[in-house]
Amino acid sequence: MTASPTKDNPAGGSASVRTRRIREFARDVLGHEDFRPGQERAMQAVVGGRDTLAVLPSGAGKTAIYQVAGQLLDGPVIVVSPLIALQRDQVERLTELEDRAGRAAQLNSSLSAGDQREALDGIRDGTVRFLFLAPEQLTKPEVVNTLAEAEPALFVVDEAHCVSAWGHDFRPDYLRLGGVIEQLGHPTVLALTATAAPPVRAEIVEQLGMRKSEVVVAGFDRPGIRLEVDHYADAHSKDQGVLDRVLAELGEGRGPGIVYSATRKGAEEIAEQLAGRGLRARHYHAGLKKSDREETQRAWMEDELDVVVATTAFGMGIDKPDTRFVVHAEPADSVDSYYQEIGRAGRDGDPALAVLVYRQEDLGLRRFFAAGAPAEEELQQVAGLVAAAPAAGLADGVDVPTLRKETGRAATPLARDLNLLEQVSAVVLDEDGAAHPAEGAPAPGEAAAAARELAEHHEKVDQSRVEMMRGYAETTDCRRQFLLGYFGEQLDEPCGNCDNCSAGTASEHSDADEDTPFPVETPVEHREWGPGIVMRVEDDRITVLFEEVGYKTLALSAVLEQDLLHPRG
DNA sequence: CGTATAACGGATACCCGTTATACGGTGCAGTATT
Repeated sequence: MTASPTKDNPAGGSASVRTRRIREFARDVLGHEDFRPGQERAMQAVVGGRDTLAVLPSGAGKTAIYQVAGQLLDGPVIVVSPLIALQRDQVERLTELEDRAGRAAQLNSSLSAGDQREALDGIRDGTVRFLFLAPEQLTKPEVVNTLAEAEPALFVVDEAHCVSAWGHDFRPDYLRLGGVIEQLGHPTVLALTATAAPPVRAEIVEQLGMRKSEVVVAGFDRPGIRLEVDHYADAHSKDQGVLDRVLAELGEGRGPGIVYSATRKGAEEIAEQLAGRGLRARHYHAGLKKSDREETQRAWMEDELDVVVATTAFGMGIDKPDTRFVVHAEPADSVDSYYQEIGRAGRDGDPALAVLVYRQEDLGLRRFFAAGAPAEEELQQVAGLVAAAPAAGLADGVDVPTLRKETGRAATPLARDLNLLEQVSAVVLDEDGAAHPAEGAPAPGEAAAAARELAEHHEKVDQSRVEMMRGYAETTDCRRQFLLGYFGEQLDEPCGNCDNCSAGTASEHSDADEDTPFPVETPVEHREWGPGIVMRVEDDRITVLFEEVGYKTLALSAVLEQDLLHPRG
């Protein structure tokens, strides 16, 4: 590196020098002749020292963005990745390029203590250029301190939608990454994901504490995937419908494919039925032994299966470009998840099919999972126990096992309660997961009310995401226009490659766009629901994404007659 | 929220309808046990 790096211009040199060096490096080292859409822009932003959120499809070379940055920036690159299997894959890929890109290491519980120490030593002495770890590793002071001393140049959050999808209850350490980034002296942040609607993007930026962030969105449309929804009224005929769909596709020689089921039991039953009809079918979910999961994955990748029937456990990190269809036996919990799941089909660019086999009642399970804001009394009890801990002589704070004894509740809800109380600054969690009263903590009653309000907000937004999934299933308009609109991208003409386009119900909406008082992307204000953004306009209704309550679809007539919405800003 | 199974209970003739209850998804890490 020639020009002297500075904080605002870490790689040194002007933007045009940067452009030249990025291109040279990408061509000479990575063998890239052309950039994928958005890729170079994201590289530019990152190498220029800007916090960047890149929403780019799988296979668009997200890895290359931080490889280039790792070469042109001064300091190690930390990559937070949700699955150990993904970390391992990435390390293997980078190791093939080691001489040119620098050494890569992983840090997680699958390694021996000695190997873990070696990875940290590599960071200390500067020989490890890329370190891959799960967010849970960053709760250990030793790890954070070592990284801080090494002054990382770049902090990458891969599969960044996990921040929003898993952070709130499942893997709360995702919510603590923002604090970790500060402890590391706020290196440049790069958040990467293939699928994130506007509210998910906003949450990623906020939770990670990204500053003046650059958001790069590209390549959302997947015109090669045909979109269909089959409607059923009763459970039995729906089950039959799933089987028929899969049998028809494979009967026509279009395979292999994935069937998604909402439950483990469903996945097992469908797989059994398909196997009974002579197909090479296996089920996959998180309740299976690790060795069975690995074996099914291997068989899938090596073309030994016609179909895998799975829960959402099957997907991340599994890249089989010639997947020809994805059939859903139940709707996903959000359009975000649905788009991610069907996006696993047709990555080779050949035609593929996404079918949602839909029954309204099946949304019930998704609503159930989206519910579950804890009662205020429960939160108050937990807050009270934590607040009383110092006086009760519990200098080490209150941990979940203690709370289980005191309250008789299960571990998972208690962990969720503590996370909520932490977010409203009532408790502080130490590295052992024990809770202490925060400095200047509100009284338990106040803390519980604030935590309850926060949980209700999440619940409303999650429920509204389920409603949008229903909207997709039940729309008679072009499904691709619906999907892309949901992600804030407009498709001007109906796609011609979905069931509604084929049936002729997807009419042209050229007038709607011009006549509506609230065009797409208009910032609006609702008397009750506060500020929002218009996401979608149809002939007789509009869908608005509200900051507080999530997605709402309003009848245009009611909006106009009752004067419900006003432009804002 | 919806479904599957168990338990119940009343009236009847060996069973049928109602009500109660349990369950449902994703992975890290660290500890105990072979």
